Amino acid sequence: MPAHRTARERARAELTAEIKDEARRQLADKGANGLSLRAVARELGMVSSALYRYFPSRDELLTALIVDAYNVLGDTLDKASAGGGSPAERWRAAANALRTWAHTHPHEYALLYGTPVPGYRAPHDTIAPGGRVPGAFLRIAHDAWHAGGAATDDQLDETLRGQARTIAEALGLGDLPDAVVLRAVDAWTQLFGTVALEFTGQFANTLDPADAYFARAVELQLRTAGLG
Amino acid sequence: MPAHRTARERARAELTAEIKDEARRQLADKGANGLSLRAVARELGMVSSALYRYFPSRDELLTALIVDAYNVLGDTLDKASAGGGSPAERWRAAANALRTWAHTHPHEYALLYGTPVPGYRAPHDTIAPGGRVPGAFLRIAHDAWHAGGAATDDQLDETLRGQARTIAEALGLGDLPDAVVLRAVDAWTQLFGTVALEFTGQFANTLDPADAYFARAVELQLRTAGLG
DNA sequence: TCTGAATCGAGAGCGCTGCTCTCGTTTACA
DNA sequence: TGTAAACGAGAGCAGCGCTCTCGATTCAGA
Repeated sequence: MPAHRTARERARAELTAEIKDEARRQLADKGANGLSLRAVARELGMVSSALYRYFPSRDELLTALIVDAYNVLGDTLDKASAGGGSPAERWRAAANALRTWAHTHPHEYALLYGTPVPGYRAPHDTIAPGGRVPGAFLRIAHDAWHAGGAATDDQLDETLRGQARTIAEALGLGDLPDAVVLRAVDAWTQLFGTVALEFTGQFANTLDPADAYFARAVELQLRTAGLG
Repeated sequence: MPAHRTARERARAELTAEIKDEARRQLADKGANGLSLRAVARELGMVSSALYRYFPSRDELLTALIVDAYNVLGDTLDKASAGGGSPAERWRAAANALRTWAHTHPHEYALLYGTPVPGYRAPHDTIAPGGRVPGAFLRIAHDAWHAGGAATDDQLDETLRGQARTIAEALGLGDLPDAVVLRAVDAWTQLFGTVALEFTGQFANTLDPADAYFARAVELQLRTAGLG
């Protein structure tokens, strides 16, 4: 945050932050569907139309919240996986952190990974911060490969190779072999699937509570990613 | 559908179906968020309050649509996996059918597997039809085990064993060993994770288009489920 | 230091929503 | 045939996102 030249700029930055804070509070409380611009304005003691000086629409406010949430989740995973230990330990820690975050921030999680409403979501601003989440896991795989570099010789289609390169380079892990990237992605999809299924209630009456199954799933991810 | 005794009952059943049809049309068009009771009523040439004689609330209408969508998807998967061929071939067919359905029915898919809004979703009526989807895949694993019964001796926690039993029995596959059930569930979570990530746009700029990666993921599922 | 332009908050208003309540009519059943 | 239940129409309530206008404040250049 740079120092703001004029009082007006400072006030604007502060109010923008306050709006987001209040919106985040209501999001956590009522969910994205229950987030109302008028209610936010009311709580801040202003009139609803004034809010449009700061966010041009409800969707733009939500997009800002999405970006923030991705970053908070990204920080959480970075911190969880930064602790020492083997790559396997770090993956376990990050995976559990993801699941815990989803449980403690259900509405935020739903905002990030729930109803996509094709066409709406994925304004460009969200793609980069959204990539931090799988990125945290790929980075663990990267460190593991650097340390113990197991040889891999998967047969890979050209399309996949190219996509693996794109992923690795976007994360600054350009030296990671395609096969290792893809195996880590495989493990990430497993992790995501487990969390998403539990979270959307698909485990109700069967795998619920899912602690035991989640632990099992994480071990499978480790084998998939070659961290076992 | 039993024959209806009175004209009123017949009319009620017909109108209920017409409401659901129109609602389904709007859902497919505008998404769950854009589904409006008033618009449905308008399209049907009735006044909005009359609609409440048939569905007590918007959520109840959505729940009815959810149940229907689960059943349609369940039928689709059953049909896809009913074709002959090896278990592996059937799993591939069903997995592709799931992905295709998600692409051709994005709003329905989002309704089933998108934002859960903790507390709202999972009214009891949706649990059973929702189970048909993983059920279709577990059934393939069941048939494969019956045919070629590979021995499995995974070490399993008591909780997991119990949950595996619950799952198997709910699907009428009580003879399936716990380890086989859980491996099939593992594969299902992988499949679900892949579809969900692609669908929520998390593959944007990386694995998009995801056809090649999806094919790879399905092969991994086969190995996980022991159908390889 | 003064002035024109940009920025701001307040307020009224539009069209939409889910939902409730009342009222006159139609249908079903005893 | 009469009573009760079921029904559709209509008015209305409170809320929503968003737009537009208007007077006040603040900023920047002459």
